[in-house]
Amino acid sequence: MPEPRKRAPRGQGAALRGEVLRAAMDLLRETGSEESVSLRAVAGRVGVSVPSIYLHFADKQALLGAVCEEVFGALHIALKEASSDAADPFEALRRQGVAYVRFALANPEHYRIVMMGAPSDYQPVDEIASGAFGHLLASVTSCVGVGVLEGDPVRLGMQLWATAHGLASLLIAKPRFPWPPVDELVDSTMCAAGIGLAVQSRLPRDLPVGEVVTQLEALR
Amino acid sequence: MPEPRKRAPRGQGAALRGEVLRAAMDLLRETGSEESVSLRAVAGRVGVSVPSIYLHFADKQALLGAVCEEVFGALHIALKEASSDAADPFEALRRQGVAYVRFALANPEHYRIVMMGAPSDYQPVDEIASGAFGHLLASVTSCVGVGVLEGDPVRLGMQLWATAHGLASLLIAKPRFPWPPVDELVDSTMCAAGIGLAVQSRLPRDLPVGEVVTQLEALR
DNA sequence: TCGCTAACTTAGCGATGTTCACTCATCGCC
DNA sequence: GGCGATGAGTGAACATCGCTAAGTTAGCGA
Repeated sequence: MPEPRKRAPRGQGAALRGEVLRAAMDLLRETGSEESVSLRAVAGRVGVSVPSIYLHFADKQALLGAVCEEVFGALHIALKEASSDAADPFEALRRQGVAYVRFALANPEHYRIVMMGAPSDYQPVDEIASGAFGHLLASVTSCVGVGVLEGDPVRLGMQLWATAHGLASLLIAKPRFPWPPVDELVDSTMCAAGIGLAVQSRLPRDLPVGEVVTQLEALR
Repeated sequence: MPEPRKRAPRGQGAALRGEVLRAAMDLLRETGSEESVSLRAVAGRVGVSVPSIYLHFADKQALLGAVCEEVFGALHIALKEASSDAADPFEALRRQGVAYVRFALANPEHYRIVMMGAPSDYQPVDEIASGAFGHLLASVTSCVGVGVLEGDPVRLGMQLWATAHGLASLLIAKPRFPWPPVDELVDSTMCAAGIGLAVQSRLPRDLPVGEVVTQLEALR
């Protein structure tokens, strides 16, 4: 597969950036593993020499970061849609959880790089993560606004984020585990987490759960 | 630092295995990063040539797996203690969650390899993970036994595991995030998750959370 | 037509995991 | 005491990786 790429005209050097980015995206998606996206493979696919990549990306991490930034745009859209489709803020949270995990499973290697990688000094990756958290935070704040949840929205958001991320990352890292159907698992787990937080803040500190349960049984 | 290691006597070839394992453990803990544990560094520390490592470990992955297996022994102990110290099964769950995350934060690189790494064909790593899940599962089963939780223990365990793992892996992957104090965060999150699951199973399917909340307010 | 500079390449460095053929030292045995 | 077998451990090399310094080519403005 000879790729006789032609040198870009005078002012269009930046065109190569796009081609490299696309090649890296395709390669990451095809191989499904970060380590098999080598600069040589990317360069070869574009039809260019390896050092040319460095004209537009500081290093491999920056390239992968740019790829992830691109792909995570879809997550932003999905989270936005999820919350706008919902009837109330709590349902928005549930839907966002499902959308979040769906995205992670649809882009496992990107999710791994951004959310499960070693903490790096390459900040954009952290910013991508913060962006996702921001969406969740908005829904949590709405829940607090309408009185479903009580307390610090940031803290509540972290707790719910951890729940969604926990499911996503476990599903990605342990695919051989006998998981039940994903969507339903995520939806009910997010729902349970939300209920738990809602109930917890309304209970006396350290009330035995047994009492909660007996009172609930009475309501049945 | 010359390490003039002497050749092992006739039957004691396996002694090298222990030395390599220990060196790799120390190196991983000191450097705190998997990729800087190179076979050359390990061999150099032991005072042996690189190929000697292959006499006892199939490849680098196997060596790291063995290291993690060793270290995760401490998690087994911690989870066991956590549940035996607890007054009731539900508290056991909470304590196990805290112990789980504490272990992860104390051994972040090991936790990353076992729980956040690419799904590999090196099964021992999956078995280590399953072992941790097993402890949680036992406590969940107890909770079901005493009636605090209802439903399939495996499924409930997965949900709670995801919660604990979500916190642990987020704390490891995003250390710059402004997390609140960890122990309290984990304890209350695990508690909320447990409460949520307990409540959820006792509610009519898809009852609006608003109603739950108003009923709870009435109880206050 | 010439020169400047943007666009890109060639060649190579150091490091990594891994393999193969090899040496060397020790042990049991005559 | 010598000796052969065998287990313990090496040396040298391969392929690949990220990355860099120095060089080359091609097109536009003057």
